[in-house]
Amino acid sequence: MEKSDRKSEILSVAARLFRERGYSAVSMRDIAQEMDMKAASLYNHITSKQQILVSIVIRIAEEFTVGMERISSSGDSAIHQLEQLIDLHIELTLHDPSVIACLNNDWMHLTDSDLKYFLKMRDKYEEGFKAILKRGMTNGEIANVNLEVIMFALLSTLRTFYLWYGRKKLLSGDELKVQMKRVLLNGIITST
Amino acid sequence: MEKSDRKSEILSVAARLFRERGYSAVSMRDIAQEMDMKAASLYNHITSKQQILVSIVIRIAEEFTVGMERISSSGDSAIHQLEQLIDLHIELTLHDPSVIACLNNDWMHLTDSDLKYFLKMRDKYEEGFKAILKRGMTNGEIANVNLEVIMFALLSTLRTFYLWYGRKKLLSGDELKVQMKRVLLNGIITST
DNA sequence: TCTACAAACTAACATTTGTTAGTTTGAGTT
DNA sequence: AACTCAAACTAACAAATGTTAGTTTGTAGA
Repeated sequence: MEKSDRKSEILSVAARLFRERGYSAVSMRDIAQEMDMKAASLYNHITSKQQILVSIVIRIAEEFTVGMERISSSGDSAIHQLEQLIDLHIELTLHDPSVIACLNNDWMHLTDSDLKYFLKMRDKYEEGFKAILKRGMTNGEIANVNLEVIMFALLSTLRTFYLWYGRKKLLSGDELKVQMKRVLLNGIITST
Repeated sequence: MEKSDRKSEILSVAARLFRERGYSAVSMRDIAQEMDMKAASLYNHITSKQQILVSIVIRIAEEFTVGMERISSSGDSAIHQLEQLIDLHIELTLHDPSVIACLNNDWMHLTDSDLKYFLKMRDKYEEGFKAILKRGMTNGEIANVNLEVIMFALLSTLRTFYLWYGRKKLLSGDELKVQMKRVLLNGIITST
């Protein structure tokens, strides 16, 4: 669903299968079959199964990293920055849910320097998130609840959104963003 | 971490490894090594790798099913029922995080009737959840936002709590419950 | 028509996988 | 001392795995 060259097709098919069964449960022969070819032929386009995973996971992780840098360096209010982060997650999820699933579930199969690089990015992302929350708390925009708990609640929802998108097709992308912000930021209990 | 017989030990070790690497990436030899025995010896206690997974996943799924039945058949207010559900998730997670991880990540490797049974329970759980939310909305306890979005936000957070518990040991179990309810139900933005 | 080359193929490889069969061990009971 | 039995073992299996080597095919440019 990207460039039409063969390598991108493989990455796309692989991501779909990884999402359904997990990285370890998908064989090169599975991927090949789905592309109507033999497993050995895949190696004309990619160098290893491991590299398929790296291409998928690192690429999307970098997109989140770039997004966080852009948003947190803007001068906007903390709440508005959170809203932009919600948009970022929703947009990337709608664009390719399978890739987000790999990011969530298969990063653990990265090895050595790739794993290290990924974890560095993840840490940085969460640090950026916490910095925004902290600023919002000190200037009174955000309620004074445990910071880790707030971040955990927000990120859990945003990261596993791929599991839910598609169950209610009723909502358009934009409508989803609106509802999500309402639930995540304003809460659930009726404000009387 | 349950009964001290050998079979329970195997289930416990397996759950831990499944959590770290995923069901497919863990071999019988891995499990055996962790128990200081040979793979073949495991079969004195269990009948197959698949059955290990079934034992872990179905057991905990049934615990959630029972919990939902208990809570939703009480006459409490919708908000109070939601609070009890939050407690249920936190308690089961603290009791054995690895088992919760398997429930979340490895259910897809169940087969045939086990998978069917699991999906039936999951559906029923979510129906129970929605019924509570709907009641809370019609009697004004809960804000009138898209019902699926609310459930998704709550369940995402509760289900992936196992990923976060342990990063902030500062909070006790009870303190965690309080903070979680505050964030999930009252929201994040300062109520002025 | 000849050449070049990407992209498919067949065949094979060494490992790893879940599992079975048959055997040994060792502690408790008769 | 003989017996029982759970629980470990060794050895082996067929199947599946990721990957490589070498070969064929089809198309585009000279």
